[in-house]
Amino acid sequence: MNRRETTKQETRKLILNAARRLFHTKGPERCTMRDIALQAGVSPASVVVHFKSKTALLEVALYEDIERNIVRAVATMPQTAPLLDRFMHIAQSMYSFYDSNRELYRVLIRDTAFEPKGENPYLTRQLQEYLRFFGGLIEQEKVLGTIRPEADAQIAAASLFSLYFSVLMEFLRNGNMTVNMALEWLALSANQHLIGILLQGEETNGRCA
Amino acid sequence: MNRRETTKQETRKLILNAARRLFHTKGPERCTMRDIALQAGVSPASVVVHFKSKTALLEVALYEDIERNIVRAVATMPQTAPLLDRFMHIAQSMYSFYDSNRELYRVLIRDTAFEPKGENPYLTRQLQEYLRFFGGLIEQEKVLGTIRPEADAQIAAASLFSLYFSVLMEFLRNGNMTVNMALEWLALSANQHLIGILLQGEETNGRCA
DNA sequence: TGTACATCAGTGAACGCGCGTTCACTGATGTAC
DNA sequence: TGTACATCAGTGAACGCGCGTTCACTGATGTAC
Repeated sequence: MNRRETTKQETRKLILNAARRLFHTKGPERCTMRDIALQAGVSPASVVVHFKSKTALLEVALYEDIERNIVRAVATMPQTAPLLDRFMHIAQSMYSFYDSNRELYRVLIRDTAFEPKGENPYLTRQLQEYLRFFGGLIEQEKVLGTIRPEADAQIAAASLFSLYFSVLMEFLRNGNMTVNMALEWLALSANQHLIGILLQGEETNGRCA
Repeated sequence: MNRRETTKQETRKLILNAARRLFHTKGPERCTMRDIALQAGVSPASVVVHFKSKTALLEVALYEDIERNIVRAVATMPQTAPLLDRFMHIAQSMYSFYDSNRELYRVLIRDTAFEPKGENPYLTRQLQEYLRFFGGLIEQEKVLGTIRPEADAQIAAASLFSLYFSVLMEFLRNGNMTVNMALEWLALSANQHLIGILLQGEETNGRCA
């Protein structure tokens, strides 16, 4: 690593720290790229050199915090509890985390969730890794004999994440919804996902148009 | 209805038609409020009088098309087919519809899905009505004996919609994904949702943190 | 080792664009008497 | 029925703001010889 390269990284850090501070305090919609440059003690043009857009900066500035929280949630997860409890433990941790600044994370997710894949490499990769991890947990449950062996673990992981994400969307756009309300709703749908809704013994021909 | 009131509605229609045309041809990000005003033969200020923001205009301009497609999908739904087939029939219709202009609907959904509830009254109401309708279908299936009577139909409807919506998100942000790929994925997760993933006979205690 | 040149991160100012907002105004329509 | 006034949809122009982009420039750092 060059001297040139190290100073470049230092500038980047300065910008990221200033951005994190301002995003958290003023909110991402009420602070400008110029505010961040000023706060970082750097030229506005320099911010653009490092991050091609405000959204890109937002993603990079926040994804590490999210990552930290995921790691913590996974670390404190009850190892022997049923799958649903472990799933809900992580959901509880994440919802509480987002609850600390709902407006901020609402904007982050809105601005990243619908962009073409290449636009949010950090969050995209983070999600993929988490889905793989959670799929692994489900595979383990097959070995333990609590999950049907024919079930597709990756599909199941993605489905449970879909339920988690839908509730999160509702949570972020509805200020009256508390963390506990979100968790209750999620628990109901996740539980029903695990046990299914078809009457037992019913034939399931997966045919469709 | 006054003469004054009727002319007001005419102006509104002029704006909406111009907006629909431009949104579809140029895309919502490449046409301005002034473009729309010009196309409608109306003053730019007048557009703002009728619609408080570009997003609000986008919502009103497009929701009727969506509504029309939902109605058509429901009308052509095979009445006697299994629940999953009927669900997939509607999904197929909607995905194909969105496929006709992915970029346009990606922007519409991005800009509405994460706004506070009051900001998109039309789409919010549309979704609620559809969820109620689909919940009703599931209730019917209980009567027919294909769905467990203890299952919660509203939760099930919301869950299936979550799966549908997640795949739609992926579909809209990933240009390489075809309608059929989206449908295959959805069929797998929806089917698994119906039958559940727990090993039969497994106790399901819904406890969670 | 020294010199001469190339590279490139960062600068500060300026510009164009789109959106939302404001403003004083017009003129047709509605209403009170 | 007529007159005098009030209401209000629509106008056109202007403004402020934030973002992204461009530009010529500086000066420290790296590199070729």
